Order: sequence, then structure tokens, then C-alpha cells
Amino acid sequence: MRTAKSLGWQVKWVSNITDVGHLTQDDFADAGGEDRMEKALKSKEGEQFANVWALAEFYTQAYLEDWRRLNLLEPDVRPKATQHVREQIVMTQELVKSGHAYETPTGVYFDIDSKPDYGKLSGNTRDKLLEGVRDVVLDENKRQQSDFALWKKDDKHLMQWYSPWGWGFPGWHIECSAMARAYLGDTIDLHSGGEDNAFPHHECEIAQSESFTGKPFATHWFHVRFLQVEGEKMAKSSGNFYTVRDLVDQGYDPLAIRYALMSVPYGKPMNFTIQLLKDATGNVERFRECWRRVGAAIGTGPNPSTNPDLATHLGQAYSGALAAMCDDLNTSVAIAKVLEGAKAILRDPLDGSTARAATAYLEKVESLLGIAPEPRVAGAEEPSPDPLVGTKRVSQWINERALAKQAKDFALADSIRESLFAEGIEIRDTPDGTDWIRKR
RNA sequence: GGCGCCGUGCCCAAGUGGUUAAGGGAACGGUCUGCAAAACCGUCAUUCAGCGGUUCGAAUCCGCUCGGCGCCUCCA
Repeated sequence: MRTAKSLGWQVKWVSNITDVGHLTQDDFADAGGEDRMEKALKSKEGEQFANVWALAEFYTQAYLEDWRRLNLLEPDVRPKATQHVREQIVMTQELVKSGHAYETPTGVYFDIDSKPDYGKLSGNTRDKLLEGVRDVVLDENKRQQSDFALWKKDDKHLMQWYSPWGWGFPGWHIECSAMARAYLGDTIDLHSGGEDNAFPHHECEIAQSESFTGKPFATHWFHVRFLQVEGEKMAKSSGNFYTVRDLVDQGYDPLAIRYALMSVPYGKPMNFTIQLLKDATGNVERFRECWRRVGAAIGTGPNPSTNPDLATHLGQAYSGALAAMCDDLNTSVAIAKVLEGAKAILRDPLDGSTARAATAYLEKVESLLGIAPEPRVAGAEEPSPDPLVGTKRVSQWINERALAKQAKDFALADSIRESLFAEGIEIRDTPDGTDWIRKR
């Protein structure tokens, strides 16, 4: 999305929230088992919620909070599945009318034989799927076991709607077809998702939508590979997963999490490790340092030791990064290019003119990759220019330390530095005196 | 059983037929400093899991072997 916008494209981005309960066994062949949300509600954690709607809302908010912390752009629309049940019912009705779906005593099912190219996205063919069918629930009423549910009849379900087939709830693929069409039309340009969704979910979306509209559903797809964690598969059952909030609570920089996740291209399997996160932190800091230098130099007069070619170098670095992103979102190369620019900014002193060029560069890098937000913009309130630490202000501590240094009392000077550091204040001695920065 | 991915320096990783195999981290050496921190400079793979083949030429194509992993259950 950032790449498209950086290219000047007009984009409409829809990211949905699935707030209707999927079933524990809603694989392609059937939709059976217990409702996931109902199950969650019955768990210990679920006791705090009045009903499934409250539970869905709670996790929706948590999700949005993590989303923002990772500096992800906000989509144009965030539809909820529960707000589009009407469209889902209409689509299902039409699919029945046109012979792509049929009603059984338990629900409405899509007939995959009515869509000969079913499986074209994942490479699964109808016949191979039949061979691969494992111990799924057999439903005698379905024409074949690979047919998937569009509607489930169930008047006991916690979330239920009235339909031409009585009370029940939608199958777990139809929501996306309905929402995609509602906001993006019959054919969409780019559809993404996790690799686990390629089959069956996206395959079923294609079948439903194309059978309904008679047009191609999506012209481009990309599937993000799963993460491993510390060399192992990340799974709830094994408990070896990190959440964004856990990592942030442990003091890791959310931007470093973002950077680490971007350091491997989306299509490659990635092993997320704490080491990787630590490696990322320094580079995120490097961009913050760029902003500090720019802030200090903006508006100053010409400096003979500034690099007159800086603007040109930055232009090249940015072009390289943009080209890399255009090459199937090659984030590894894009980051490498963008770092070249950061190093160029830090190499030589800035003056008013080069600081302006650097600002423009940093803003473009932020737009493209989201790893270099301007610090002032990120924090709403302006931090105190000379905060109180313990009994004294930072400037007073620095003066005291300077006196100690003059008296060659380095033990005292170092202890002042260390206690400030413990409060998140990092001391930097420069030829022009002592500066400090607030470490996050 | 079906579909698919990966193996590049101590670690992460780009490169997928042709000048010196990007970049980051770590480490080491240096500039600066009372010492640090930050920043910068330098060093760090004649070699790309192994074997065989195609080619004037391969990390890149083909085959085999070894090793790791994913989807088709919960998971994101």
C-alpha cells in the first residue's frame, strides 16, 4: 500500500474484520464443530465478557491498537462481516438460482463441480482434492465432500440471522466475497492474505465471486509466509508465540518489531528471533538520529564542510529503494538502499540547505517503508525541554558532571551519567559541549 | 497421500546465467573522548549444503543425495 501510494497511485484499500464466529472444523469440506467465539466465551478468559459481541469488540480493539503501534497505514474501509450479512444472503440466493449452490437439510453448499477451474490458485485440482480428503466429517446430504458451506442452518447459534433458509449463520468464505464486491466491485487488483488462506479460503472466494459475477475475482495475489519463532513453528498449542503487546511491554521498540518483520521479504519463510529484533533496534535508532541532526541544523547558515552532493545521493538511495519495492516488494533491498541514505546524512555535518534535503528524504522514506517517522509527529505532547530527574533538572546534572570532570572526579561524573541513563537520558559529549537525548 | 518453500560469511539476508557475491548485526582495528555513548572509517565468503550434468561461462538452469520447513486440523 505504501509502495502504491509512493508511486502516486490512487488506491482503495479494504481490510475486513471477521467478527462472526468461525467453527472449529470449518475446513473446505464441511463447516462443523464448535463455534470458536462461543468456545472462547466459555473459557476462563471469556468470563469477563457479557456476550459474543462484546468479546468480538474487545479483540477488534486490541487488534487495532497493535496495528497502530506497528505504524501500519490505516485502510480506507474496515468493514465487519456482521454488517454485511444481507449481502452474503443475497449472494448465496443468487448462487442457488444459477445452479452453483444447493440446499440440504443442514445448510446451503457450493457445488464445486459447477466451477471447473476450482483450485486454480493453489494448484489443487478437484481430483487431487478427492484423493487428499482425510478424516473429515462425512455429510451424506452433500453432493460431494469438497463442497463448502455458504449458509449453515442453526437456530441455537449465538450469532444468528434470518434467511430464506430459516435461522442460521453464513459460511466462512462468503463474507469476503460479499464485502470485496460491496467495496471494490466485481474485480479487484490485489488480494492478499496469509499463506494458510490460499487454500481453502481464497480458492472458495474465487469460486463464489466468479460464479456470481462471471468476471475474474482478483488479478493479483500475494500470500505472506508464516513466521517461525526461535526456529520453531509458532502455534498457540505450543505456546511459543510473541504478541506485539508482549514485546512492547518487555521494552522493545514497536518500530524495531516492524523493521525486523520487514527485513525478510514477505514470500520467504521467516524465523523471528529476539536477536533479529535487537539487530533491528540500532537501525531504527539510526533514523531517529538522522531526525535529530536535521532538527538541529534546519535553518542554520551555510557550512563549508557539509556535503554539497547530499541531495543527489539521497535521491539515488530513494530511487533504489522504490525500485526494490516495485520488484515484488523486495523489502530487504529497499531497507539496504534507504540505509545508504541515512549513512550519508550522518557522515558529514548538515547546514540549512542539506538539512532541508535530508528532511525531504526522511519523509519519503517514512512514506515508503514506515520505519522513519518524524519523532515530533509521533508523540502528541511536546516533552519537557529540561525535565526534572530526581532532585535536579537535566541541565543541572550536566553542569554538575562538567564540574566533576574539571576536578578530574571521573567516578562522580560517570555515576551522574549512569543514573541519568537509568532514567532514559543518554549523555552525549560533543566538541561544542554536552547534549542529551531521551532514549525511548 | 496431494500442493509448495528453503539451504549464501559467526548470525540475519540480497542476488536466480556473465565486470570486485548488496545491506544489516556481531567481532576486531581506528578517528573522537578522561573513559564512554553516538557517529564515521577500515577489516571480515576465490565462495554460495554435497555430488553429477548443461553451458564459452552457474550461487543462479537440470538431475540426484543430504538437511530444514509450510499448507491441506487449531493457529496469524
